[in-house]
Amino acid sequence: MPMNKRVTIHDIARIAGVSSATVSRVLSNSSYPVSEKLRERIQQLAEEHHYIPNMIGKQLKTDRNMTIGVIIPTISNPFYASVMLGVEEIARRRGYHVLLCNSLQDGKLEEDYLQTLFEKQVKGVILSSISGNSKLISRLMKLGLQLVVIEQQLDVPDVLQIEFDYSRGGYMAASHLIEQGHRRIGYVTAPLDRPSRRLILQGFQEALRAHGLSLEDGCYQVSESESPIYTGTFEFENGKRLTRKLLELQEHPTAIFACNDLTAFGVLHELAEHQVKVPDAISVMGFDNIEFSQMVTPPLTTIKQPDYEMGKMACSMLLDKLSDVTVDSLQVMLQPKLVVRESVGKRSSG
Amino acid sequence: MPMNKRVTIHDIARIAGVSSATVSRVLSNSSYPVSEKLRERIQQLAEEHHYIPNMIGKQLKTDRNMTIGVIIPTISNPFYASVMLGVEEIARRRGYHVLLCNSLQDGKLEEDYLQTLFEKQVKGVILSSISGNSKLISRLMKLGLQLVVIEQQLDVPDVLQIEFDYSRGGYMAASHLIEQGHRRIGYVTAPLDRPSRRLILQGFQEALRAHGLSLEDGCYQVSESESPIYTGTFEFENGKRLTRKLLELQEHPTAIFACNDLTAFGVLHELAEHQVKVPDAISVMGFDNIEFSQMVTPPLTTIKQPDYEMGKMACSMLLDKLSDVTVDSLQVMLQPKLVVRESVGKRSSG
DNA sequence: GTGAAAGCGCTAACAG
DNA sequence: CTGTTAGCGCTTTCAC
Repeated sequence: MPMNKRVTIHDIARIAGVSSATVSRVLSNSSYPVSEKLRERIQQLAEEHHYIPNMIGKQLKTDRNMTIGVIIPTISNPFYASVMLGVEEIARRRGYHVLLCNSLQDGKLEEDYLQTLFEKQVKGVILSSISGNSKLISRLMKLGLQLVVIEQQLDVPDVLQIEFDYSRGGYMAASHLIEQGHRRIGYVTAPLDRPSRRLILQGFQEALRAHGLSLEDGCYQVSESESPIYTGTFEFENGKRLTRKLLELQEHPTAIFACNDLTAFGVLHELAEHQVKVPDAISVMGFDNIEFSQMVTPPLTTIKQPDYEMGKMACSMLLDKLSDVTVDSLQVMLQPKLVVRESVGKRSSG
Repeated sequence: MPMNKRVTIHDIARIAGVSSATVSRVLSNSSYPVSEKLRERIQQLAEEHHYIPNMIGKQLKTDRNMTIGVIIPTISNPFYASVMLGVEEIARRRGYHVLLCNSLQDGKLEEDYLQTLFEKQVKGVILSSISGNSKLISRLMKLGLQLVVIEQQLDVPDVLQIEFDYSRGGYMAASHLIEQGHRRIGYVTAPLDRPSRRLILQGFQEALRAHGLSLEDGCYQVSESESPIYTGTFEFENGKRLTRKLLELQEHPTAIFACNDLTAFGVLHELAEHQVKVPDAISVMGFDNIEFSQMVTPPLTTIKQPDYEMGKMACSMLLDKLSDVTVDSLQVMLQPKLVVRESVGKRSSG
């Protein structure tokens, strides 16, 4: 395998009979003055010899790094896939690359990634935290790391946050179900180990209370396994399992709300297996509005969390901060939206 | 914002009263001999002062880079999300990071990424090519870049390939449908711009021919838009649109095969909208076996393409090659598997 | 306008 | 065993 030698600015300099400083100035688009004809000649030579800049050299010198990191639970969750797509869109436009790290809900892994990213001189990270180790985070931030957190709050000064009004989302979901005449409502959720999950439940219950209702006995179902090993189908299986429990109840709920769409798919699936018609017999509602929620039958009524936009926003804020653009505020709060499709039906009488 | 200075091996050296060479030797786990007590003292000091190695410095010196790149059409396709997860799993275990690049089916973007990855001194890339610009690729490979290609072949020496027997997969799909008594079969596909798509069709037709059948008039439906702008729902919408055409036929097919699961979801969805029962009236079959194919109703019968394993394999081969482990063969061919679920039914009489 | 030289953080001959 | 030195590819003062 004949491996060609890479050409550096010194090679170009030698060939052109100038100093490498000059070559650097033209090839790095420096604003420093270089005579027009020299500039052209160097550019020409660079082209001819297929000069490819070595960013490592540049980085070491300038201490600027054009890659950011993203740490999320798992890319196999379409919600995060969408966030990631938004992040990359902005990153690409601004000349950045993005390192993807799946923490698999493992706090240890998350910290390892944070550390190794920093070792690679990554200056900005977008994080959907699970461990929230604020000692490590604070230390790294003191050393210049910029952090934007999505999906939860982190009690560390200077972190940027893209927040989402989960509690309002939960409130909206319950309100919609109540409006459609439902009184006995089932609630199915993954473990409440993330603030977002707790907030949704909170908002949901608030809406019930406002209408003189509450989650009746057995209607609230939470996954028993505290820290699920993160397989791709955990949420789905969880939805199925908890729905089974709901169906064992003496009196079924007339509607079931799931903490996210993936879980709602499990609900839908289990109901279909039991020949329960949706929405005729039981209505189902999800949360997130991932792309697939429009693809299932019946199409899922859900609460939209703007995943793609969150990704774009997170990345914009991060890159602004990294380029010392003044960011107006450290927090942004995004709002939920009700997406009505066909999985929720009207219930005439209680 | 008080930004602490980062501590380098020289700082540690000064504090310990030794040379930075010695510090480097212990902190980089060099096999070079250093007396035990000196070693311990340096390690202690490094810990106390929160020494964090600067990989950029190391990289520049050693010309070894612990990050690889992955270029795929879009992470919003769960198939690629799964591949990515497999890649990262292996990468992480071996101390690598992975840069994710979504080419969005855009050949220009793909080349840009290849180039900029190389500028960042990335030595290995996993590629699901669309453009297949072999000039660029050859040039980069001559400069030492290692490439593993999935989902298609690339006519460039030394590229590693993870292949999949698409044509056999197509053959298996058709065979299954025929076995279940179907004779008039609809075929729905995205544009045949990728070899994989052409191979599936080829295998499918071969099986039909082997049974004295063929795709009848109007039963073969391919997306008109040659190069779809890659939105996340393209495949789904495509499945819907083409199914509508199939339903306009004088005589419906009794089964519909889709080139991938996403498209099959569109088929399922459109049929449901038209009150066509699956599989009673029409059977549906997909390709890929993405996780969601088990979540739709009815659960989708499909051909499994081992996405996660492909990712792991691709990454293993790549890292082996990068560490000069001798790779036994440049190609690996993976085999399809039939996954029977509930979307295909028996048809008693033709 | 252009060049010489120092140095980013690290490793690896080479000397001792 | 430990230290001195050079240099990876690049940018950036500082001279001229």
